[in-house]
This record gives sequence, structure tokens and C-alpha cells, in this order.
Amino acid sequence: MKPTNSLERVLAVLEVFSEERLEWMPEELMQELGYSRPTLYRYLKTLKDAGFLMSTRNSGVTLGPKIVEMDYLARRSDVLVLHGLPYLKELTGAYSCTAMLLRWYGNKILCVASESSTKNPVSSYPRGRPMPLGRGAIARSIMAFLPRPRLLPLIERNLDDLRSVGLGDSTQDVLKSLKKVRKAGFSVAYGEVTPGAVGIAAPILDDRRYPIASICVTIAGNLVTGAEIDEISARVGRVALQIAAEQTSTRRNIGE
Amino acid sequence: MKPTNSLERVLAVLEVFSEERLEWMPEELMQELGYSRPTLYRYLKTLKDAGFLMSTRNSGVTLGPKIVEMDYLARRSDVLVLHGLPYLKELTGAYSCTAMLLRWYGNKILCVASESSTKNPVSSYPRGRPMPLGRGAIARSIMAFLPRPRLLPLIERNLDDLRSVGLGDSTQDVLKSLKKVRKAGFSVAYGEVTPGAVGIAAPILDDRRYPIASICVTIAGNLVTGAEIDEISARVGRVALQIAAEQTSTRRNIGE
DNA sequence: AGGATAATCTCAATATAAGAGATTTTGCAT
DNA sequence: ATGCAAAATCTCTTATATTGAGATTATCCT
Repeated sequence: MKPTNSLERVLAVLEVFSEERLEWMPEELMQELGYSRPTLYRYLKTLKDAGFLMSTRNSGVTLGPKIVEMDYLARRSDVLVLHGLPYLKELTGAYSCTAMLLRWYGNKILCVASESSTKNPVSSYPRGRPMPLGRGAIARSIMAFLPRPRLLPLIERNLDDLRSVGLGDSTQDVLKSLKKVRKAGFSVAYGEVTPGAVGIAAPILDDRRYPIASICVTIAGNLVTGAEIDEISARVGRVALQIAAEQTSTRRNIGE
Repeated sequence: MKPTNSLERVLAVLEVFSEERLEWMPEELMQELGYSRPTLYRYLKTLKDAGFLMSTRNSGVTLGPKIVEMDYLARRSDVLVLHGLPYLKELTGAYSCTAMLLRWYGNKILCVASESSTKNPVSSYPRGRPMPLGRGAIARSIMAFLPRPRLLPLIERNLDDLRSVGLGDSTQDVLKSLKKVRKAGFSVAYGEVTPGAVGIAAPILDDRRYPIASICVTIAGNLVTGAEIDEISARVGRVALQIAAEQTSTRRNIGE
């Protein structure tokens, strides 16, 4: 995805920030993005004036306060979060666990809401943190419902991980495993992302049965029996359906 | 600030989202921003592809998942948050209260971190929520340290609010009240923002004594005596100085 | 299936981004 | 304070990308 117009080139500046690289110097950005000095500084000025970036002491730049403000608004406008939160609370009320809501966007799985009822959660992905694609119940719950052409390249790219968690050796085997998940409607993983943690996830599908998100309960493995996992799985699956139902019914009356 | 180039015009699309208006229809955006149909749709496509916006099922747009992801990164790169959080925990550990860290940017006071040690906090501004400028200990703690030319228009614009909380009837009176705050180094407010809540705030100044942020403790009024408020005030003031000392960062002010 | 609404495309006119290099401003040490 | 080096901005021309009216296609909803 190389930028083709100036709009995308400005936005590309924001794309370079990552967990590994939270601060950039102008020189580095020129290098990384291939922009000339005046151009880069023009972009930076625009982004800083809008609050998307701010300068640091050592003349570097980091993400700015406008982002913070917009995330607050995003929390309030995301129907998935709004509808889902009560269910997360319900689940954390029922079990000593962490319950999360994760969106499937681009090629990422992104946590958008997270609730915990345990002091030291075995695994707590906070809002905004992307999840790995190749391992864990969440990834599988989503992949299982992706259309083949979308799915295949993902499997190829993550085959090593998928193999290591026992999904199968070949693409075909993985597809077979995913078919089972599809049939069950949920997915369970034992310590794939965090050692000792059991993850139970169910996809949230839109009216075309395309996965838009996943709901997941993470619980310490030594706290639950197999029967309990079955019980929780069924419950998570039910909740996923309920959230999905509420999503598709969000219609608006025309004519305001 | 009317957009002068295409970069600012794209970003202006993101500016229209507010707590009152979380979702926009393309038609409305054309109207509001004055862009032609193809242009608006081009912008929307760019912003959606980058994840800054997403479409809703009624063909409207809302803020998208990229925002969520970037806020996660922003939390990890903001030295104010990183240095400040332990102090917030210290304060919520010592008192049954809410402790917050708020940035001064543009003409806004924006909460960037918030911790509570009480079940039902009397007032809990979450991260990302802007604070009113005319009332409350926080606003005053910052205004007291603004240079005159920057301060005067702010006072004029919020004179009604400032008057109603007893800061003075004229601009001159308000200036006098703020001078006292400046001398004390902190500010206390009784139920100005939330009825029954006492707010105690101290500014975080950069090396030029320009306010970049404020730290605030909010506590239920019926929980504290006057003496305790004095104690907390001194403590909040000390913490503000400590955080300021640790700031190796933001020297420049953003969004002038 | 059909009508209405939403989104995209075409293409000419024109405004406007980009960059090399000079210049100014700022940061920092003495 | 003073001066030096690094950082940021400016100038100005060229060429290119952006724009919008209107037509066209895709999508939604009954």
C-alpha cells in the first residue's frame, strides 16, 4: 500500500508509529517515508496544529492529544462497544475472568473493550491492543468464518504459528480444523497466547455471516474443569449471537 | 481556522465529530464542510481505508478503529502519563478519591489519565474527556499561570462562569483571584463542576513556567474536613512539582 | 424485480503541492 | 550574554495532482 496522493502521504506519517517505535525524529521520517525536508515539515506542522502529533523535548514527534480526544468519542459511537459492554460485565460477574470484545479490521484483530473481575488477570489485553493472528481462540473464531479467498493468504502467512498450536500441518488440514470451529460456533484455546490461560471466543457475524468482531473470555486454566469450559463456551456463543442480533437491528428512521 | 489546503481539508472531516454528533451522513458532511460530492467521497474513502473512519449500516460514518489503536500507542508514549500514573496511584491509595491528569492543549483541558479508589466516584472524568474552562479547580490552576495576552481573551469568553463561581465580577477581579492561586501553587473548588465534590488541582509547569498540564484530586465534600483539604492540597502541589521535574518532554506548546 | 438512493467514474480546467537551496530561528555550550 | 550548530521555515518555479459538474454504476430496500 504505497501512498498515491498527498492525502495518503500525510496519513502515512501517522502509520509509522508502533509499539516498537513511539517517537520519531524528522530526519528519520524523511528517510523512512522518502519525503523531502520542506514537505515533511509541512506535513508535521499540519498534523501538529490539528493535535494528531506533538513535539517532544528532543525535537522528535509522538502521537498527540487529539487522538486521545477522538478515542473518547469513538468509545461512545461504537455500537459494538455500546451493546457489548453490558454483556462483558455479565460475564465477568458470572466468572472470575477477563472478557473482551475485539474488532476485525484490515488484517488486524483489535481489542476495543476489556473487563476484568480478577485482581491479577492472567491475560489482559487493553483497548487498542492488536492480537496475534496465528494463535489463540479469538483469531480462530474469526478465521473460521472468513470467505476462502480472504482466508487462504492469511493461513499461508501464519502457517508456522497455526502448526505450532496443532491446527494442522498443511493449509488443507488447517481448513479442516477451522470448519469444525465454524460448526461449533466458538473456539477454545489452552495457553496459546498466554501460558496457563484458557481462551474461549465466539465470532460476532453481520447479517451476511461475515465476522466483524469476536467476544472472548479468558480464565486461569487451573480454575476451571472441562465441564465448566463447556458451560462458558455455550454462554459466550449465546452472547455473541445476542450482540450480533442487536447490531443488525440498528436501523435509523429516514426523514430524521 | 478555515482549511487552506487539501491536507487540512481532509483532517477537517475528523474535526466535525463531537460528543453531540458522533455520526454523520455524507450529505450532512457536504453541507457542513462545503465540499463537492466527489471530493467528499474521495476524502471519506481515504480516511476509511486508513481506519480513521468506518461506515455504519445506515450509510453514515463514525470514528474508526485506527483511532483506538493510536490511542493505545499514545498512552504508551506520553511521558506525562507514564510519569504521572504512579503518582495518581499514590494519591488514590492515600485517599478515597479520584485522581486525574489533564493536558492543556489548544484551548482545551483534556483528561489524559484517571484513577479512582472509590466505588462510586463523585466525579469521574475518563481519559479523553475535555473539561470546562470557566469553572473548577483544574481550569483555575492552569489559567493562573497563563501569560496575560493568552489569558485575557479566555477570561472574557468565560466571564459568566467565572463570576458565578465567585472569582470576581470584572476581568480585573478575576485576575486578582488568579494571582492568589498563582501564589499558592494550587487551587481548590467546592462543587463547581460536580455538586458535592471538592476539587484540588495543581498545575504542571514546563521549564519556562508555562502550564502544560494539571493534576487534580476530586473527593466527596462530606468526607473531608478543612484541615484535610489543606493536607491534600499541599500533597497535590508537591506531586505536581515532582512530575514537572521528571518531564524531559514537551517544551513547545501545541496548537497555539 | 424495480425504483430510489448512494457511491464512483470521466475528463477538462486550474489551482496547488513539491523540492532545491537559501535563510531564519532555535537549542545549547561556553 | 555570545556564538555555533542543528532545526525549522521560506522563496519561487515547475509540473502535477486536485477539483467538480454531470453521467454512470452499484447498492439498498420494498
